[in-house]
Amino acid sequence: MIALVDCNNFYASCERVFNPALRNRPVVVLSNNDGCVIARSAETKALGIKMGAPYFMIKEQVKQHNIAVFSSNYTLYGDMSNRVMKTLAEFTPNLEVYSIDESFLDLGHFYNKNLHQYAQEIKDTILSWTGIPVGIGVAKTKTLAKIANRLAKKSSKAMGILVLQEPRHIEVALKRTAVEDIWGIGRQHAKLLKSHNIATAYDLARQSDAWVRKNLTVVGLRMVKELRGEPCLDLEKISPAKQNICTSRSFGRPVKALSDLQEATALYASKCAYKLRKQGSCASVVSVFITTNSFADTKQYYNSKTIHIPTPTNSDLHLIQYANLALSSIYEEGYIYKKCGVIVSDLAPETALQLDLFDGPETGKHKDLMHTLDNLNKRYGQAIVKSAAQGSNKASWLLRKEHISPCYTTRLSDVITARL
DNA sequence: TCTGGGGTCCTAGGACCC
DNA sequence: TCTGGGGTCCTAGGACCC
Repeated sequence: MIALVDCNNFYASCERVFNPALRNRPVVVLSNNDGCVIARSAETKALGIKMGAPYFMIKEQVKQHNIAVFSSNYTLYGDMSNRVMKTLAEFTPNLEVYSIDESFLDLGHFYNKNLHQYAQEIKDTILSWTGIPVGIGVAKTKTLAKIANRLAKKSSKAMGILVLQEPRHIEVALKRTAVEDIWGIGRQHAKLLKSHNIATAYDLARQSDAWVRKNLTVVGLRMVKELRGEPCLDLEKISPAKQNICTSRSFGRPVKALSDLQEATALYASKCAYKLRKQGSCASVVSVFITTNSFADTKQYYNSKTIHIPTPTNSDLHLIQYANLALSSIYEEGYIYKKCGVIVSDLAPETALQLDLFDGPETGKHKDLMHTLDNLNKRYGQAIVKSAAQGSNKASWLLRKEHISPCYTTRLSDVITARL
């Protein structure tokens, strides 16, 4: 049996843990740049505020209902996530951390009747050790565990825990799950299924393999088999290295000048380099994209450029250099830019590098330099040492974060950086 | 004034090989 | 009258996830 443990309203719950005055107050957490709603407490949901709603369009309700508003604070949420996952790991070593607020746990060796009780123990422990409320769904496959988890949260009787084991219980659960609420069915497939009069998970599970394969590809077929109780998706205990890494942001204000874009590109390139070093990879391809604001009624422009790097690298300095080369080939004057980003791909382990015959001696030195830089930044706070190309911490194009909470759980230097 | 930021996998079609 | 049969690799685009 597999359990899916999912934190309730995760970001909103994190803000609440350290601020008891928020207990019964509606809370929202905003996306980067304070753009739109990405987490809501139960009270906020009850007020009818939708996921993804632009902040500027709900300001009236915020005032009216005294909603507590927070900019996203990923340092805090990341740390709280680690605490939750570490607590879960006490219950079984066989777990897959699926996202910042979800884990699959292998409960294979537990006896049937104790499953509900065991799930209750997990739920209580997470709450008392971390302050985060969770919901737990237990079933034979990941897809069914997802369904159980969703119903556990919806039903007041379930109190956040649902074990799907008896065939008749599974049948009821499938009949109560609309196709668009199945894990793996998005907007397009939901539309297609409905046009064929397939409305619930129960209906879908009864379609023929051939029909599912043809209309939903092999991915859909695996999912349908899981609905029928046949496990097709393994627990991924070790997360595989990423194949692409992207760092992109919207700007805090409209940007016209090449020099601002250069600073932003350098900053994102260095973030990509850091992420590469963290997973022990080097990249041999770097892409840069820039775009205007598609919501604005102004001249639109989007372009991207991909550059192949002669020797795979994870050095800030190399990536900044190539990223800016790419940027200068696509920059056009006269547009108002909203966002840019850097993507590195064609990743390989840094231990298996193919060196370029014509590399100078400085290539090896980059490794030591970056190692030192990472150590300094770890010790004294983010980006205490960096390439001058990245500009200042006070650049006017940086993200807006007007409602940021303190980083309650992490170092002082992070608090300073977050405020900057 | 104001609308996020990351990822993965699959398929179809074209270019190329023998 | 008639124009083979098999592969691989790459890319763009579309679907999905949190």
